[in-house]
Amino acid sequence: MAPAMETGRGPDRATLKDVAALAGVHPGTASRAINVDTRDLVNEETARRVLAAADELGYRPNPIARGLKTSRSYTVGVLIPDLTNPLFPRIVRGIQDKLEESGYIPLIANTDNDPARERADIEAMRARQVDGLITATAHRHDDLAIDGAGGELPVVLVNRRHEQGTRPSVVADDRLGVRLAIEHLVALGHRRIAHLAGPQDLSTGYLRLQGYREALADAGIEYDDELVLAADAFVEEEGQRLCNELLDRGLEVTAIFAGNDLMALGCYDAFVARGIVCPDQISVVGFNDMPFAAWFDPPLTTVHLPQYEIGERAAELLLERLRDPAAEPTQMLLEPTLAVRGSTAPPAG
Amino acid sequence: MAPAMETGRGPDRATLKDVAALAGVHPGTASRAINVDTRDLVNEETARRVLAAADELGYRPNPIARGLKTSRSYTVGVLIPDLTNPLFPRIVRGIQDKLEESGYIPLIANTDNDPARERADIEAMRARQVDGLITATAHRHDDLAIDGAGGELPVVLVNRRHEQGTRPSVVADDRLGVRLAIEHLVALGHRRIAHLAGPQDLSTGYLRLQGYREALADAGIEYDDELVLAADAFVEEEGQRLCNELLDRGLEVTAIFAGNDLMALGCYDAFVARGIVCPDQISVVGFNDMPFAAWFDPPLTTVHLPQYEIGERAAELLLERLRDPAAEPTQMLLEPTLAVRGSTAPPAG
DNA sequence: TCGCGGCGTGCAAACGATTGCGGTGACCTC
DNA sequence: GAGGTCACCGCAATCGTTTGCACGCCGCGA
Repeated sequence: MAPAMETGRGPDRATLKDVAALAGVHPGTASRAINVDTRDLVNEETARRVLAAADELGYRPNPIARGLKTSRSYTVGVLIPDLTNPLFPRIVRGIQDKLEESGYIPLIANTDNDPARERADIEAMRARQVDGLITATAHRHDDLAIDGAGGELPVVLVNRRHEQGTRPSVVADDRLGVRLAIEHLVALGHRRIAHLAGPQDLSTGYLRLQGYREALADAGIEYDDELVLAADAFVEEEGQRLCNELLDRGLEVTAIFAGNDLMALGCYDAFVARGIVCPDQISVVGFNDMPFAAWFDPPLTTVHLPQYEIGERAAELLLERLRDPAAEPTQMLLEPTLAVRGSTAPPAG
Repeated sequence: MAPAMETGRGPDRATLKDVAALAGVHPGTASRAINVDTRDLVNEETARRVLAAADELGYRPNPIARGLKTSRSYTVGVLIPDLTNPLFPRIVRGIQDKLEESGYIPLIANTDNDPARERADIEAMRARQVDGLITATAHRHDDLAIDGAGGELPVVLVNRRHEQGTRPSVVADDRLGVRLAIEHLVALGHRRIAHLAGPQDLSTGYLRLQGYREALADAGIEYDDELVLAADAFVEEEGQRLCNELLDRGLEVTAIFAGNDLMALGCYDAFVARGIVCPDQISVVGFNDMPFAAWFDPPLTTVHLPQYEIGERAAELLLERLRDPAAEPTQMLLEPTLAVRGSTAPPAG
């Protein structure tokens, strides 16, 4: 009978026991020597020997085993609405890179803004013992999963602030971003500025509309309800639909501030269909500065968000939280800038 | 002294032992009852009791503990060069969605096409006991990590075929894609078609150049070495650099076939700087059909790849492999199409 | 009546690490 | 020289599951 059942896979990985044997110490000691924050419990010389042995064997601790004991997985869940939305890859990249520095790795799930999916994703993540959660799902009224199912998990919010302020978060300053956009248009001479707002149940959609009203007021322009339409989703189709609706009203409008870049693109579509030339006849400003916005026709003037940095900061906040769960929940506000390109110009006439 | 050291987190999750106790059986038995493919080892009635108990306690197996023993994690590693490259989000999305159907979850890492990072990523993934790997890193000579460090891990290749054919893979038919592009240009009347090729050590860069030569030959056009330049990377800057270099040669060129969309965008930049109008004076075709290519200035004619489907298929292949590691390695070839837009027109004159 | 073949279960050893506790020396002090 | 301190390290339990093995029991055939 053959030995059979080679359970392990691959060229048997060195285990702590192997290292210990090679170094001539007990596995427990080896463990202490290898783990930096217990290293000073062992003799310096011994530690050196263990480290050398580990190095020689190419030892890599097994996070699974470690996790079983410590109930840590060195894994964090990242919830985003949709990876193919151009806003997210950079944020995610920022998260990944920062986590990686500390030996963590993200588990990424797309919720499609569907609460059911979101719940399922969170469940799958908890099952995998994620140590924390970063969520970029932007519902404004989040009685749903997150804080609840997140349970005792450290959570950091991205792209949306926790209204009670009890969770750490990192968001771009939407109000400021809007202000920059509006001020730019006003400086160009625009007074009739429409706003195609995002969904009002998403915090970004909501805040930008608020910002729009404020900025208008500060510029001494009266708010006109007729000039504001709210979308069902942050997508091109909605931008196009709303833009058409707006133009159909036959109002005098010289500029449009779109809820995000995708919606701005929808405006472009509407213009093309109607033979309207942007920016000659009408100006458009977007939001997010999605990749390649500079190559659009015309190049899109838009509010630039430090997306990568947003991701990095979020990861940092979470790591901090993991180290000290009792830390004060930091609310981080990142500053947007305005990328002025070809879709804005002084009003015609 | 207080009890101290509440090691577990949250409302102590029910463990197998709890379930067993409630059902009045041994943990081992409970394990068998709960795992579907050992369920028939235990009495039907007992199994029912165990399941009921598990249900009542809201028991969820701990994948970490399970993984420690079985060295399976229901997790697969996904290696891509860079998530912010617009080619990848859709592929990844396809992978995620398909994996999710089977209870798997992906671990995503960006290698930046850096072998060292790649190795580290693979190491991190193996450490986390991923059950398999999907890799979209496109090196042509892959004596590196993948198959090696992949060791005994099932691997499926995306976006690149294994030259020895010993690994399953799913790729778009690059040759066909190129053919479509060239035929389109030829049909428009172009004969002097340059190619700004991608890096020749990446399989996509290499294959597209091959396809270019073939398609040219089939169209009865002589291959001219002067019209071909190879990039160091698939990025705008390289496209721009090469395009400038090409134009500086002062050759008669009426169309450019770019290695991918990003490089095509680089051409746009070069044109703008030189006051060249596309497509009036020169036509450009890209490759990949990246998101929003239709909104570029001019809208980019490009080879469309079924990106989401590529991801799905890759996931399927891997799942298949996980079920039956001995299965024949399927090599899947997906058909591209040509998206004709505004960057191509008959040659001037 | 005895033996035997299953079935169903319990037992306990893994998996690879972490960690409280206790023990052994070396060194110091009185 | 006895006793105490302290640094260092080994021991073994533990985390939650899986799984080979053995055992008890029941029924059946001889």
